[in-house]
Amino acid sequence: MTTIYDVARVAEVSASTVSRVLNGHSSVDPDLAARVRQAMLDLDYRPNAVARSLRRQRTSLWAVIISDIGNPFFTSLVRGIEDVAQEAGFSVVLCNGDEDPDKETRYVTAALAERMAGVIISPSGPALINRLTEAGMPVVAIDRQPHGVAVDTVLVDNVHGAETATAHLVDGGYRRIACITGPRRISTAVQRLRGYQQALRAAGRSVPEDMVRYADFREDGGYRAMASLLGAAEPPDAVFVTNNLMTVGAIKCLVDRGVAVPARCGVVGFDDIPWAHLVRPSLSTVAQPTYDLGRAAASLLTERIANPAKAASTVTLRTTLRVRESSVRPPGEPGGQPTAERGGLPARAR
Amino acid sequence: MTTIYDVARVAEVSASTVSRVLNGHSSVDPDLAARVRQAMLDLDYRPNAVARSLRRQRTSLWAVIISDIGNPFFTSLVRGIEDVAQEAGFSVVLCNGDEDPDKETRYVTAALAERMAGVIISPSGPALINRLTEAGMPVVAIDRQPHGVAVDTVLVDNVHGAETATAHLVDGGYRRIACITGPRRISTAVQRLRGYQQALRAAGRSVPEDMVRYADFREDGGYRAMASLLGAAEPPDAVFVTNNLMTVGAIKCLVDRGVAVPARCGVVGFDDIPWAHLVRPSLSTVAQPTYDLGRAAASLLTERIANPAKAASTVTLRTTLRVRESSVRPPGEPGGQPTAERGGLPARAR
DNA sequence: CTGTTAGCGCTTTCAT
DNA sequence: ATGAAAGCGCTAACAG
Repeated sequence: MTTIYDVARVAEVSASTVSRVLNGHSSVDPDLAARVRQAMLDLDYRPNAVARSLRRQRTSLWAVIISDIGNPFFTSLVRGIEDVAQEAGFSVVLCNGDEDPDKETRYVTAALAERMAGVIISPSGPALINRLTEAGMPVVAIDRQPHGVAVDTVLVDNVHGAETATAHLVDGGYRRIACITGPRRISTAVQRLRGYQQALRAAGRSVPEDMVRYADFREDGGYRAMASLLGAAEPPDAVFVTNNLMTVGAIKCLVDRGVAVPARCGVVGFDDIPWAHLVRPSLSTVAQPTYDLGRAAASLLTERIANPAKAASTVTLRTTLRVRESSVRPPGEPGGQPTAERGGLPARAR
Repeated sequence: MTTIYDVARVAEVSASTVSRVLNGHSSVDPDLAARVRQAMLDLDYRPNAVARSLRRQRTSLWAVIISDIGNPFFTSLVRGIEDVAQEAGFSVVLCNGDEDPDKETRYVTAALAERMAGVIISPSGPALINRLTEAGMPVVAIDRQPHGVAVDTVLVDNVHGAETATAHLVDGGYRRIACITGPRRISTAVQRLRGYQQALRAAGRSVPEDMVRYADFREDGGYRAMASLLGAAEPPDAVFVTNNLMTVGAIKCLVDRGVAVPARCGVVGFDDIPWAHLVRPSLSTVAQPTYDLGRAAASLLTERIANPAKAASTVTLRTTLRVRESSVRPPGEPGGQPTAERGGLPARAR
């Protein structure tokens, strides 16, 4: 393996000079610099980042620990992170936590052991975040609000997004609107449920507690929750589902049972899915600005690394309701009105 | 930062003993070991993997450089890699090459500089593979066969899979079968096209050269290629698309133009897509054993690391044709036979 | 079984 | 502007 000493010998300078050329911090004589560069080429020299990291006591790697690489939500998020990281001179390594606490723990341990420069994590709980911050690791939480820890966080307006989606179903004339949400311990599940409840109350409806199901944010869970709702004494005529994978499961269940969407049951999901436009009926969703979420998280991490003492902050980004087919009854279908004041044509008439 | 020397001092032993306890290679007195472990806990000691790597001249990190994190093909592939890696004591970091040569180059450089233990890469060309192997890095190529380099490789039977898919369309009575394939420089695109051609010849058909389009393996490219095919003097009544994203694009184009699938145009894609069952019509695909591909690649890498001198080998896994709706005409539809004996109605009439 | 010692390759004072 | 020298934290001979 060629080292800076090999380069130094060939270029007839000292190792320090080679190092200076390599890093460009202090200035060196142009002639010497040229000789050094030539020697590097001749020897096919490759800097050893491990040695550099050991000496400098820091690396230029970020760990991005996401909960499910299979969830398209994370795809463009990662792209947003990468773009900012690159501008700031960091490389991003992705770690697939896979919603598995052991795996997550292993990756956190690795990030700590490898002395990575920072961590962006979509946390399943506060424990790992604490381990990281206590070890002095710069951390940004993304997507989920860890409970009771002061950490930079990037979120979307979950409550508001859920309100909008639910209000849209109300306006569409659906009367018995269910909600399939995620685990109680995950902030997004709680907040999206709250938005659903607030929207119903705001419309003067009562919240039908028997129309709420807690599932696991996975496709299967969404399927089972939907089946359970359909088995109720008084089944729903619409459902708001709080993440993309569960929405897929719910739709599948409806298709399997022959329940027509959106005529007999309207559906709105949180999180877009790719090819939402190809699914029949195409899915109405609350879309998140995933790329910008990634950029925001990366920016926070950059600042945190530059200034470890600064106070933790939370950035909240806005969602967008994308109305497609699954939540809009075709004209002429029977359906009620949002509130009792209005008679006449239903709002969705067309 | 606490080091083994701090631990050694508290445990009243030498640093070597701490190191031995840490690594478990040689044996130490149980009493001393217990004291060391206690001291580690007391001090909240965290081993420094950077220093260890420098000393040992190797790390326990694998870089997995994939061409598109957004392509679901890679999701379970990565899971297969991770599972094997963990058994072998390695951690996997994912690098999103994003079909961008610059990005790929940066990640290869980083893997080299960080002295990672090995690299699994889905290569866009032979150049980067060469850089890696020349630097002595253990490498496994996945999904694509790099041209003219001796490197461990994991592939699927692209030719055979494409033959099966095309033969299925032939058997279904489609008469004018088109093919949308990927860039000529990518082996999978070439091989899948070849399978298509061979299947047609085997069925006694001529290969309609004007029914072949080269696109870019992306959704947009598939859309445009399909549009181009539909604009032909004599449009196709079926199409075989050589990857999942382009299949989505092609279907979208057909939907937009009101071409009924599978009645007026049958579709089979290579690569499964998630939620293929939700798309209407559901997509017939040539499914790859993605998880096993990952496992196979990881096994090859483990062997290569253990024995750098061994000859390079190629593992080929089998694909499975999954027939769903998009390639099967409903009963009662007119449709021809695989060979020309029957005249009568054109296949696409309806 | 345990301790002493010498680096792994690099950066960074500190002199010059 | 350049070089000499120390040391980041750890492991692996080697000697005892």
